[in-house]
Amino acid sequence: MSFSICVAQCTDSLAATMDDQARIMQSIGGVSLAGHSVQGGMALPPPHGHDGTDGDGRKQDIGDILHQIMTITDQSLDEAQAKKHGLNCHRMKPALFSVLCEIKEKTGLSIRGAQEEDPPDPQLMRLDNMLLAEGVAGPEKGGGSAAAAAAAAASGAAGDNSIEHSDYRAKLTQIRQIYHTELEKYEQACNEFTTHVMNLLREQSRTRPISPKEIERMVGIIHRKFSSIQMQLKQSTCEAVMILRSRFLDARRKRRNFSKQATEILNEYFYSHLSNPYPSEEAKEELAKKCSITVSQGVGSTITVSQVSNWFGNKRIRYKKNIGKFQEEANLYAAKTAVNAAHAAAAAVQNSQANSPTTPNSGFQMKDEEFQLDSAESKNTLLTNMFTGSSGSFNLPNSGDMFLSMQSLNGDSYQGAQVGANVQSQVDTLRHVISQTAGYNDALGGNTMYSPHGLNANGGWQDATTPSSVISPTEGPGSVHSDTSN
DNA sequence: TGCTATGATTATAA
DNA sequence: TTATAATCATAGCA
Repeated sequence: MSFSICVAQCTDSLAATMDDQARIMQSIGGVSLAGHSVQGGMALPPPHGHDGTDGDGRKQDIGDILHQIMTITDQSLDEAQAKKHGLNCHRMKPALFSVLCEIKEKTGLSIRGAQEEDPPDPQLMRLDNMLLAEGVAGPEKGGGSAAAAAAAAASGAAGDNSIEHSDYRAKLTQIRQIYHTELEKYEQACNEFTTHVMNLLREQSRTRPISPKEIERMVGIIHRKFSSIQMQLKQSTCEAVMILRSRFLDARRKRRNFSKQATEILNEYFYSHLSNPYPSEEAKEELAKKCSITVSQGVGSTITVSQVSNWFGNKRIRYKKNIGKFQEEANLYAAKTAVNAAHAAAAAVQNSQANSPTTPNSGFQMKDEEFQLDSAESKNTLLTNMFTGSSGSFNLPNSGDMFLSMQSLNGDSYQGAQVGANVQSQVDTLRHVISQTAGYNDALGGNTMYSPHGLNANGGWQDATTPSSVISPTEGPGSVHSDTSN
């Protein structure tokens, strides 16, 4: 709202107030004073040269003065000035003035007194609180960083989010600046206008009864008018903040799918901890780190701990809702887990053989990249051969690389059902091999294949304990933490 | 363009 | 505080 509108509003109020005063004066001139009994019990002091008994003469005097006052506005400026001067010098003027002031106070204030002590506007309070909470009003603490931080924390702000966060803060700071500039303008205008009106009233008080209290009241009216304008400013500012916030949230809502590798890692963990798919904070961090590394190589973004939590939350609920749908996926990952564990075990066997002086290790020369197979059948055959010792010689990748190389086994041609059957036989073979390796007797256990055993009859997960580590079966002996070990 | 998958958000309960 | 359940909104695919 512009200053001119504000002035217009204030002028309207002023005019209304002046009308009131005129009406009061009319009533005073026409009724109250005419009968010499002034309301409120205030009697006129005896004018100079009168003994106080000449009632008709005094009435005439007062009537004359009032008439002159009332008609002063109808006269030309010069005429009015002359009249004004004459009135000011009239012998009864001070007495009349004080009486009129008192009457005005008693009538005007009694009517308006109650209105002046308005309770604080709840809407204004709401607006103030909101502006304070958003960091727009009050002392500057980073321009609503608290709100932004809270919003960002909810989404696990990092990477792209931090950019949006700073953008949000910058825009909020802009709003804050505009708000304060406007507020200052309004305050300045309010002060100017108040001074102007006060001067005007003081000037007018020479010719009409205006008491200091009335001036105060007028100032109060002006301030209220201006604060209503301020409320509009606050409302607009709040709206702007709300819009900014919603846009910020919309931006955060924009999602991007995780990379395939990241999803694989998360699924790997989920299905290997099917009886208790609740990663600990450390596990989440480790998973996030693992996924970040994988993703940053491909996409350039990172996955945060919160996103890992979101992922597991979504996964749990969706898995529970539709176990059948996830069966194939579960088989796939169970197979993968089994194969990875087998790799680890085989590596251990290899190491033990290599370390044994009676078992010479020769001919393990095949590189990881050479472990490329086209069909599930050949994979399984090779796996069988690998661990039964009939495949000839090739080296096994170390446990760290093993997982990546194993991912190639999850190609589209690698059907879950088939995997289920094939891998079970592999597992049996592996168990035999592994049983010969000290320390890994129960690395695979009996639950390698997927079954919806993770859920109990109540729909809850069987094992309530949170795994202490994220270490997956692909990482060797740590696989004892996995579901497959249960 | 419609459908499904999926990451994010919100309300609620424990 | 964390998990769940419902929901939203968008990506990706046929």
